[in-house]
Amino acid sequence: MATSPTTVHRLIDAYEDILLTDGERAATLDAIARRAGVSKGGLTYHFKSKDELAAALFDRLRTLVDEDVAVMRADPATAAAYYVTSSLDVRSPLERCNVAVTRLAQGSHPEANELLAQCRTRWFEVLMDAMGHEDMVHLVMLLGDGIYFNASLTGTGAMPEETDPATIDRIMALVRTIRY
Amino acid sequence: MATSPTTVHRLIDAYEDILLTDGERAATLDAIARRAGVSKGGLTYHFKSKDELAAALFDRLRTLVDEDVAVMRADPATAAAYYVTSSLDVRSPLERCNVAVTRLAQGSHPEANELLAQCRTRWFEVLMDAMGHEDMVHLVMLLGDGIYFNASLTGTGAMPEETDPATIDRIMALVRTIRY
DNA sequence: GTCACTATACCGACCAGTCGGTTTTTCGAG
DNA sequence: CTCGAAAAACCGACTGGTCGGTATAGTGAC
Repeated sequence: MATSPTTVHRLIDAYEDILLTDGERAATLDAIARRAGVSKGGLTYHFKSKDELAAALFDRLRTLVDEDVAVMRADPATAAAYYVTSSLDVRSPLERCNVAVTRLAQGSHPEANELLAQCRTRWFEVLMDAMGHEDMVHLVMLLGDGIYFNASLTGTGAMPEETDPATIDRIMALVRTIRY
Repeated sequence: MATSPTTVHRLIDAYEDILLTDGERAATLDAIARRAGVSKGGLTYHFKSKDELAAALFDRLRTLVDEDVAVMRADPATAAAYYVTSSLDVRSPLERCNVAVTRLAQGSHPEANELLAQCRTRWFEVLMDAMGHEDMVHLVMLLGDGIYFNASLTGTGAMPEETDPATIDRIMALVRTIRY
């Protein structure tokens, strides 16, 4: 890419942001350009179509998942706890991107669906290597998904009982008592 | 409502169906009418606006949750297992409606968000009465959400490792070993 | 006659993508 | 260093199409 990284980056940020807070429908080219502080023409200069923008978002997710998986591989002992608790941090680049792509997937975007499936497979593998017990991995991943699902709902509007870190810690303590 | 219940029912079914399989964007008035086997005029005869259709969908969810909560209250001992395993049945009227409303909520539909929050509060209360331990209730609800989240993704396209009932049973067996 | 529609046409708003034009940046020759 | 031209970055009006909603004439059943 010979283009200035800042504007391109800002455009993907804007797309991600609008998908997150207002959903797929609100993510129009005009709205994205406006949020990124450029004109529509400026947007289309960098991304010829909306699909290209989506592709860039997908690339971002791939990179972020690569990093995340590397972190988990570096310390297998805390991988499960890391996976679950990090699902809670809606403000992290990974979670933001993940939720954004999920919004596209739920708009029946085949490529988004496929990408999410790949990411989940990778997380499954690394957790499997770290824990060595398939059912426990499924349990941990379901917990992560549940937290993540809650967060993705709270992100859009108002939700009661927002799951807080302390509760997650206590839940993980309960999970650690499981003998397998 | 003095209108024929079957067509009205079919229209809500069609709306739900399209939301489920193709997302909010695809759920146009034309598409809904077509799937229900009526003309667009037929649709607008029963529902003056799209919001009215959504309101009918919300009413349906409220009714289904009422029934679900009643089932859980009838047998507190199995309430937790029931909650988790029933999340898996994407074909049940409740889960279908729940996913459909979630699609609307993720399009930042305030009313859908509020309704989902109310439903979650009700499930939380009934599980709390049945289990008596807040962290365990959270754990069970997170598992349910995780399953439900997975199902809602697999529903749209292709997803690997589709969580199967046998796995859920084994996971619930693990959960039951937790002493609290 | 009324109810429950069908069929069709239309309107205004909105949206993705195009295009001609303008500004800014880069860079090599003098 | 600086002038000028090309390339990159960006603007905004416009087009073709879609969607929500409205309107209206007509039809078959009760």
